[in-house]
Amino acid sequence: MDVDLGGPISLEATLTCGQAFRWRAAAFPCRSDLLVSYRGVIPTGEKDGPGQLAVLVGQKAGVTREISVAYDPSYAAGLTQADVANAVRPYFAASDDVTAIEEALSRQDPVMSRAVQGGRGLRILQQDHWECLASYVLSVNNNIPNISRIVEYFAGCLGGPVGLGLFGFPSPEKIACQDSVFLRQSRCGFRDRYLKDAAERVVSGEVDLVDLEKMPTEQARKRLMRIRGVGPKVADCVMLFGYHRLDAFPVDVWIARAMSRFYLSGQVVTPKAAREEGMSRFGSLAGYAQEYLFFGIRGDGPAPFLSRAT
DNA sequence: AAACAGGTGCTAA
DNA sequence: TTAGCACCTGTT
Repeated sequence: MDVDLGGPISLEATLTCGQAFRWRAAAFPCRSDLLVSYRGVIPTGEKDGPGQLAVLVGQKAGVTREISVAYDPSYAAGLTQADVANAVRPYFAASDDVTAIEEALSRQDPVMSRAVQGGRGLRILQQDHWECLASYVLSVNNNIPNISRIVEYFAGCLGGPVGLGLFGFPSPEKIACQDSVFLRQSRCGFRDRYLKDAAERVVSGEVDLVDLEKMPTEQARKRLMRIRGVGPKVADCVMLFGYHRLDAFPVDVWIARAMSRFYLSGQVVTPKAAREEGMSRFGSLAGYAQEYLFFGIRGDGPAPFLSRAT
């Protein structure tokens, strides 16, 4: 099945830029024309079933407007093809006018123009609230391969099968009732109590993840920060990747460095200052600006132009 | 071997 | 408000 996203998408930029932790390169069966393809799990929105479905996504070239989608129908009981397409579209932010975003940010300044050029077709995903929160709690002072490993471990141990050999991410209820011995077996280290605290506060309703949808970004962010392990950076990531608040500007050490070097004449800057600078410069597109910068710096993309010295 | 990784909590000024 | 330090674990 093909799904039209209404504007450019690069699966590589979108799925390897580090915003989501469960996508892996995987061959698309019977379709050698799809040059790039990945396997992962998306939320389906269905109430009864697991609410998640493993899918293969692929495209013919680096940047296209359509993507191909495949899945195992036996794990999509009660879902028509149209239902799956209707789950894929919002996950890949079909309603974002990516062309307009790229153009607007390219006009912003020469550095951002270069960053956009290197990350054409990158989209901010709309991930599941809870999986996003849990993933970023696990990301604290951690590295990406390790985070992915831990997330996969929890899915494999506590999640149900969702097709293609993959498992769904376990609910907060499922995490909340695990003892500390079990959590430690995931090798998530000191983050075990963070994850537990997040699950408990979500289950108790102290942090109502659906409620946050209606709140202004700043207020929702403050609410998330009641969870241990959720500071400014994690809260901004959850707002951006789990709630699609494009005005959020998460600052990690890489972004802080980039903001200092390119926009603040190399001064040493606190994360707070870098965040304020980013938000005031890029406004309602701050989230996209941040991802273009991050993709450019990290060098996962075609040109790690921002990482070179001088 | 020692340092570092997509930060945060805690304590002290 | 902010600076300084410890922190699980895996890699290099």
